[in-house]
Amino acid sequence: MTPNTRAKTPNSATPKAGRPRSQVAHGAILTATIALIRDVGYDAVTMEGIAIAAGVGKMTLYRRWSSKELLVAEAIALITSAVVNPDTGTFRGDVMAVMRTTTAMYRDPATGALLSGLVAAVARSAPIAAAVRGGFVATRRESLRLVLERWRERGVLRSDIDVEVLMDMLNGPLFYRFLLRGEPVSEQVVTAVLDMLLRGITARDHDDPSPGGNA
Amino acid sequence: MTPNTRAKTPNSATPKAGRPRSQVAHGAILTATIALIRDVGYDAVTMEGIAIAAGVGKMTLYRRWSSKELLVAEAIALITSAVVNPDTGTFRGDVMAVMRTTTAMYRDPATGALLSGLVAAVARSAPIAAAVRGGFVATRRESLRLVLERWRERGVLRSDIDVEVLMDMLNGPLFYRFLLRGEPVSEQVVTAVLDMLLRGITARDHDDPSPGGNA
DNA sequence: TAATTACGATACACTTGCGTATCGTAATAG
DNA sequence: CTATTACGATACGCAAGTGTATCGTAATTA
Repeated sequence: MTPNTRAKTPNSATPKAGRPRSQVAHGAILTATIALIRDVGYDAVTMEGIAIAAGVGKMTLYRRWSSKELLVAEAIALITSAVVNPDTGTFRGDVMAVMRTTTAMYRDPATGALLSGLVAAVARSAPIAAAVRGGFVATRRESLRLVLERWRERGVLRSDIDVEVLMDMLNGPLFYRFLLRGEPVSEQVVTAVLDMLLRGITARDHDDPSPGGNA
Repeated sequence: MTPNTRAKTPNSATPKAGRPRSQVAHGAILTATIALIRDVGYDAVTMEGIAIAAGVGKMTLYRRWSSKELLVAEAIALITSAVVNPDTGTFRGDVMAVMRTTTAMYRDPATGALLSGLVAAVARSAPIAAAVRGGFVATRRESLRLVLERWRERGVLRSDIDVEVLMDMLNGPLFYRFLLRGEPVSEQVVTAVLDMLLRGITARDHDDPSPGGNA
């Protein structure tokens, strides 16, 4: 039960006197923090709860992180998803494959609740905002970027498209739908989103309505 | 200072005995609640703060709303924007006109902070979620819907387009950009979003990459 | 072995804010 | 005028939760 405490490299940087800090405890704390955010929801996570779940004293938390905010931020930064790089043979297929990993998150009640809590935290804490953006937002975008750049090089995606904005156009509607509208993010919606981007929304005979930018 | 208390219609529905509830106080409370959400931020709004700002006793609040959640929800439901119906002569112009009223909100620091707080609350309170969705989200969408339906009837917007999803595609990327990515919502971004929808993102010679739905 | 530092556990000070209770007073109905 | 209800004000009970203090113990260096 008690985590094995001898973990530090003996001849590390500074061989100070006294009992070394347990790296096992360090990992257990971060793991417990992530698990609690998922299980009980972001708002219900407390320092005492983390300590108990990690099998650790509360003081051990404060010895390493000066505040709950910083501990949670570090834990959140570890929540990343693997970068995928699907190759189905079609632009549509590749993009859909990446989008599916994102929409799965919206559909899973546990992960959806997690996301809601995180977004709330993002709006209130700079360290947490940085952790969320640099963490799983960044890794998810990376997957999408790989696919988009590849199909741009293949000449399917127009070369003048701003990939950053295009990623916002793929992710944003689903995020908005889930969080602000409370509507389901079904497969059909994803398909509709992609269709509009691929085909455009105008009728054939109205393909170019003042392209410059009529105020 | 003391709000004039005699305001109730004399021969109202039920002419009960005793001093009637002040409708002036009712309005002052809701107004103060909205003002506080804007000024000090959603999280910092307290029942005591509302009472003081409205020049009212705290008990007067609880006599009308059984909890803070319900009071705030009712106040938020009153935050609506006027439905606009621009007619610039072009599809692009009309849509841009509506979008500008939304992006102005993201660019104003005060309103932006207000929105962040509300989204956080939406994720945690069903009554507040209902108020936000039925309130200013709905009114903003109404403006967009008017424009989109009109240009659909004029044959510019393709008739098979799902207007609800299209509205998500116009609003979502900006919302996502503002809230989750923390990136500015500039005029260029809005233009880029609209351009992609109008022209599509594919190169001319790749206009129809497996339109049915490959995998 | 002695000094030092971390450990888990637990008690506690402190803050915050919701919701209740209770003043004496004001407005309304009969 | 009397009963009744709302009023503004204020004190208070209560629950949460952060961060600190302190305990005896464990691990490590010299």
